[in-house]
Parts: sequence; structure tokens; C-alpha cells
Amino acid sequence: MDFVQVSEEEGDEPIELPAEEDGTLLLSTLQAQFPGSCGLKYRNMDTKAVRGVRSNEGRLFPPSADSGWGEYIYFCVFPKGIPNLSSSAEEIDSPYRPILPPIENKRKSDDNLENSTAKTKRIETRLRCTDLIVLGLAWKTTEESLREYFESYGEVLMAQIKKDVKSGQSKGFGFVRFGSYEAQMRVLANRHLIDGRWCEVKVPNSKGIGHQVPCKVFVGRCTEDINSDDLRDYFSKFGEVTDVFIPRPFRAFSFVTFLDPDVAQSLCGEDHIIKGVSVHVSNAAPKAEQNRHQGPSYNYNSGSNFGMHSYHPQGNHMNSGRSGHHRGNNQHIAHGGDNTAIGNSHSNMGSGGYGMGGNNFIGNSGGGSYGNSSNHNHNHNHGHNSGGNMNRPDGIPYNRQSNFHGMNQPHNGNVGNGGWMSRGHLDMPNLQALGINSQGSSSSNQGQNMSNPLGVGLNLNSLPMNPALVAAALNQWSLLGNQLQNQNQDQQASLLYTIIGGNFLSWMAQNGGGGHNSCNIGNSGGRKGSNNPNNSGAGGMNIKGDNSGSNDQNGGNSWSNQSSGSQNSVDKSNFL
DNA sequence: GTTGAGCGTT
Repeated sequence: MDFVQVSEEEGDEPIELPAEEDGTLLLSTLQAQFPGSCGLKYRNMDTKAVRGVRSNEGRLFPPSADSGWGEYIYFCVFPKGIPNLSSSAEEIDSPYRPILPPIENKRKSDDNLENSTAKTKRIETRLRCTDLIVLGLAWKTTEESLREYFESYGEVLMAQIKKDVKSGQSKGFGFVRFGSYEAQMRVLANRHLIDGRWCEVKVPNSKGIGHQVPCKVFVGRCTEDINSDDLRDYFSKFGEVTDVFIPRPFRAFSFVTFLDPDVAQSLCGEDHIIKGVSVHVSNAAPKAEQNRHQGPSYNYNSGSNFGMHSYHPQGNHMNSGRSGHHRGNNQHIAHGGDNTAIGNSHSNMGSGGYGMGGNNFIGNSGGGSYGNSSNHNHNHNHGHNSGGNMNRPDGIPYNRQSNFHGMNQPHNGNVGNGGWMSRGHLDMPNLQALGINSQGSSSSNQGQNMSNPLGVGLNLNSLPMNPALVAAALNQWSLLGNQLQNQNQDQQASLLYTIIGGNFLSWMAQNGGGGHNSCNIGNSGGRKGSNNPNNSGAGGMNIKGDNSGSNDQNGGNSWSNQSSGSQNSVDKSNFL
């Protein structure tokens, strides 16, 4: 057997790696010793130049067909040019794009210029690929066809179909491993049609790691003439779009997946005009996060974490959204694992006010911004993102969820005079889409009782039940149901009606006594917990009030207690 | 030769 001498870097102590019978060296053999490596090179003694070793389909070929690998000492090549590398983490070993505190972004340009092998190696070893499971394969799919399919994404180091040992029949799933992190990211961000079946590619449970950052957004209020290309064309200006999915039959919403989760995050909460139609972008909860009760709690809201972690370590306790499933006293809404509890054991529910209840209810979408909104106030985090923001093509910084409260969004105090509509897109579903209007205008709603933001006299029976619009609006609250996917329009309408009439609105309308914190931001002077409609909005900006005290009012509990049952049936995960 | 949510005899 032929051995190839390989060192990590030129001049290092080489390791002898066994070559195959055909004289090639398997990339997997190389990577077993040098994780993250993607090739070999060597110093040509004649030219003094470094020469690369030919690589194809997971095999490295000796420089000479005659003399094989010769006496050269080869050294490793590590990938470069990984997208977002500089802004992704050297700190977190994740198969997904990791989350990096913004302070690291300062070195972006430096990193891009960085060219040393050591540097790239260091990064790559932390961003190394992992096996990916491919679910839903056609029975007929072979390892060859599997490999062939995925090679369009990059070098495939391994493609494996799990088979029945006796019959040899495929079990319908397999594993792939890519040579580059970029390829892995792209694969994870896409849906895959392999041999006629849509397959799902995920990080296997056995890996159990990763901070999955949502790259997919929900686009609500779509019209039927907005097709995939329209969506792709439009959203591509913000960043690379890797997938567009429009549920059929038409339901007035769609999903757009970006390569860069920051882009996706930055768009959430916004209205965009496509073909003259105002669509609304909000978070789409990745399927992978659904119903996962085991394992560590993932920090899901890249947006908020971006803003929070490094600068304000204490901010961990306000990692709203996905961090910490079912923690705190939010278990009343711990349905199906979707609306992960916010962990209101801490102060994050404070001044966010409405957001507090909403936080849980909203789950993912509200998570980042909500937590931030609350905690910005509480922790005085204003403006701390300045160092880490990258700008989107349209000039809007990615880290919007933090910036919202640092600069863009009217402060929560506005609840005092602006009514709940003033709290921004993320806080509430689009009630206009629901066809619901608050009775009072925002200008006359000073001190409106926020626990019934719909106003009085709501006629549930007269609500327009357009499932599509309701779905679009509810998306922000993570209320879309799995069941919707497989039901016909009538069933959807019926279910949505149940949601709306039975829980949603009643949730909205209840909470009589305890009061939402939100309503009481202006009450920080001591009236927290009350819903006194006379609470002047003037105090609204007094957001340094005792928000945590407001939490103690358990206003959130009261509303949420009633929402237990059916919310399990309203989870949008299966749309994704 | 049937099946369709899952997690890998390394």
C-alpha cells in the first residue's frame, strides 16, 4: 500500500496517509486526520512553486500517473471564501450559520483580507461540515444519484443511502457530507427535488448542536399574480434568495429563503411592494425547531442575540423567542413546542408591555424584537449595535431588531398615546389584514385599555374570514397551523374561525383585571397593573419604570391560561 | 414486488 506524507502546513511534521488501490487518496482519509481540509498541495522543487493536487469526487490524484505520490510532502488546503465567514463565527461550532456578536464584525474587512493558511484553517476547523441527513428519498434513489444531485452544490465527500441489510432496499433516507461549509449552508437552505421527490436535508439529531438561524421569511398578503420569480426577483436585491415557496392552492402567502439569515431577519416586520401589492414580511419558524423538546435550548433570534450577547451579557435573560423552551411560567402556552416560552422569569416582559404577552404568543417572530424592546428599556441597551451593524443593500442595517428600539421605532411608551397600532409591525398581527379595526382612532386612544386593544363592541360574527388574510396576519403570532396545510379551504376557514373567534380574539378581549403590562408603561409611576383607561399616554415615554414589577401582575398569565388547548392546532411549522 | 416518518450495524 502506498502512503502519502501529509502535513497540516508546510514544514509541519507529516503524517502518512494510506492511498487507495488505484493510487488515489480519499479526501475522507485526509479529513480524518485534518478536519476541514479540502485538498492538498505541495512544493514543486523544480519551479519552487506550490502546486495543487487534482481533486475530483472525493478523491485526490497523485501528481504523476507513473510515479504516484512520489516523495513529496504534501500539505493541506483549507477552504476559503465561505460566505459570511467574517461575520460568522469563529467562536461557535455550528453546522448552521453561527451567531456572532457584532463586535466581531469590526474585523470583517480585516478578515477578508486575511489570507494566511493558518487563519483559514482556524476558521474552517470551526466551521467544518457535518453529515447531513436526507429524508424522504425515493426508494429508487441510489448513492450515485444522490451524490450526483448534491454535487451541484459543491464537492460531495460522502453520499450514503441507508438500506435494509437483508433486502438491500433503501430505507428512504441517507446522509451526505460536503467538502465546504458554503455548500452545506446552501443545501440546508434549500428544498431538494431528488428523483422526483421533495427531500428534506437537515442536521441529524445525533449531532445535536447548532444555532439554527432562520433564513426563511413568511411573506403575507401575496396576491395570486405574484409568482415565484416575482418574489425571487424582488427579494434578491436584499441578498441571495435560495428558495421561494408558494403553497398551492393559493393561500395568499409564500416563503422566501435567503442564504444569509441576517438578510432574512432584517426584512422581518416590513411591508414591501411587489407588483403594486403591499406584502408583509415576517418570521417563518423553521420546521426543525418544532416539537423539539429535548436537547439544549437554542438561541433562536439571531437578531436579538446579535444585539445583545456580547455587549450586555446580562441580556441573556432576555433572550426571548426561542431561547429556553417552556421556561418560566409561560408553560401555559407551551403547546407543541412552538411558542417557546420567553422565560419571563426575568425582566424581559417588562416594559415591552403588550409584547410581553405577545412575546409568548408570538413566539418566534416577536421574540427578538420583543425581548429587545422590553429589555432595551430595562437594560438601557440603546444604540449599542452601532459597531456591529452591516447594511443591507437598501441601507437598512441588518440588526434591525435591536435598532428598532434604539432608533427606529417609537418607543414602547407610545402605547400610551398611540394605541397598539403604534407598536410596530412585529408586535401584533396585522389587524387590517384580519379586517379588524379598533374602534378608537390612534389619536384618540390615549390611555386606551390595552388589554382590549380591539376596542369594545367587537362583533365576532361579522369578522371577515378570509383564510389567506388571516393566515398572513397570524403568521406573526406563530399561529398558523399544521393542520391548515392539509385541509381544504373550507376546513381552513373553519379552523381559522375557531382560532380567531375561539381563542385569538377572546385572548385579545380578555385580561380584564390584572392588566397587561403593556398598558401600563405609562404607569410606571405606580399604577402598573391597572387598566385604567385614564392612564395618560404622557407617561408613555417613562419607560424606565418598574417593569419587572409589572410582570408580577401576572397579566400575562391570565390571558394565556385560556389559550391552552387549541393552539396546538395552530402552528405554522408545516408550511415551511 | 408493498411503504413515506424518521436519525446512521461505520
